[in-house]
Amino acid sequence: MKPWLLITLYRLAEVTSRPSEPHTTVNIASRLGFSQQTVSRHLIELENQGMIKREKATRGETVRITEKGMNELNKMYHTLHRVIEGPKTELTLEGEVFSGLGEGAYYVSQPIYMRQFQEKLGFTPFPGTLNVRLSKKHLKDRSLLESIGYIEIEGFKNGARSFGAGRCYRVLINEEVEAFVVAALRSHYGEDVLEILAPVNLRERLNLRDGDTVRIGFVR
Amino acid sequence: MKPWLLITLYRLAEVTSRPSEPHTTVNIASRLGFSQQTVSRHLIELENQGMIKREKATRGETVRITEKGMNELNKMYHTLHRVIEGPKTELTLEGEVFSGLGEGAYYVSQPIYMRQFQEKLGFTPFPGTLNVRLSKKHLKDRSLLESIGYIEIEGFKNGARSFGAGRCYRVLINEEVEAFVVAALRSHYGEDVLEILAPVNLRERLNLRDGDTVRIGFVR
DNA sequence: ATTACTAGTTGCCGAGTAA
DNA sequence: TTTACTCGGCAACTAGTAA
Repeated sequence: MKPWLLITLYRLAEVTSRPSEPHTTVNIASRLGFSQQTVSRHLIELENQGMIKREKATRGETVRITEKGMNELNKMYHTLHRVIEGPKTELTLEGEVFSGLGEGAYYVSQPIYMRQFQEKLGFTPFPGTLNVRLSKKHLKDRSLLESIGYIEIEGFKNGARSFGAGRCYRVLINEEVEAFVVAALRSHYGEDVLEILAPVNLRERLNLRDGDTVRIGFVR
Repeated sequence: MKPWLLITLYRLAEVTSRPSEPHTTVNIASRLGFSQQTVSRHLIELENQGMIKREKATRGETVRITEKGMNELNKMYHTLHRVIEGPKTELTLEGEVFSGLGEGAYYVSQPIYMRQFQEKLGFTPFPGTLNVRLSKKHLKDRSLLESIGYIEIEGFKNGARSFGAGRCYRVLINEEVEAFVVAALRSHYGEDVLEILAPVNLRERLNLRDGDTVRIGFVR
């Protein structure tokens, strides 16, 4: 989404939160400090992208922010929340560290994944994942992930092999180290295993050995 | 502040919330989807405006958002909070309605004020103010207003007369009607009086008569 | 390596105006 | 009245490159 459209959507939210008066492009323009023409163009673009819904009224039109548009604002809100209030965990799962066969490292090291981690997560990950097997008590809570925000990592094909898409959940390990849970959409592990990606070697940083328990706090 | 700079500041907040790695313009650029040159320019502009502070590191540089920059983000955050969670009152004052001599209406009706109300508050106010005298119990709380956000209305000169600047606080009257408390910087009333501006006639809308008590909830 | 200047291009903004 | 198209101008972007 183009930056200035995001700003317009954000400022539009202020304006249209009072739906008592119908809006005109002139009206909105004067509040946003734009020309009528620019507002018209922005409204058209926002509507094309499904962010707002407009309906003609006798004078002017009503502007409603759609669910898709609200999602966009929600994202902004939660990002700001995290920045301003500090990361807060919403859901904590617990499990045991175990050693894999290095597949995690193999997948993570694929340059196309690496570039995405760098761009979308903001760091170059340590080339390997920490495997955690969820305790029975916490396993049933895995479904709660459905309601938690994630960052999408795209799949790709490299010659004959295809590498799947995945989701990265922002987490805090043992209330201390920022990391991401990487959930492949088709995992080579079962539902009870989470793979954790971090900018540092988590085993060293937290002094972990196989069988140790770690707490995985999911951040909004 | 220019819209695209605000977006850059906002997105920078995401990036720099992890100050473990020093940042490079190339790095930030790839995350924001800009070129290295554009990021360089934005960082320069943001620093000139006092929004961020940069320091050279061995490779790249550290970027810290200053208090002024955080204020900007805070504003965004609270606006989104209001839009998403709905208006929440932070402080409620109580007082009695009384009749003025119509000075409120005279001031409010000045076209230059009116245009500002329209643009900054988002509605054309009913041409008159509701006067409320705070009860003794609540009078001491008036100073709490210092910490609450407001919208600035500029003063102006109209020939010989000069009309002062003022502040508009977003309020909810009797938990029901959205309105603004207009606090002139030099008021013709004492500290115990608040003047309330709304898009509707509050006396009619809330069926108020002199001597009735109203609750004024200040919104974040 | 890094940041940032210069030059040229892209594309957003707004005046005029049609619908 | 209102919204939205055309088009000229200029602001912001990126490529190249210096420091």
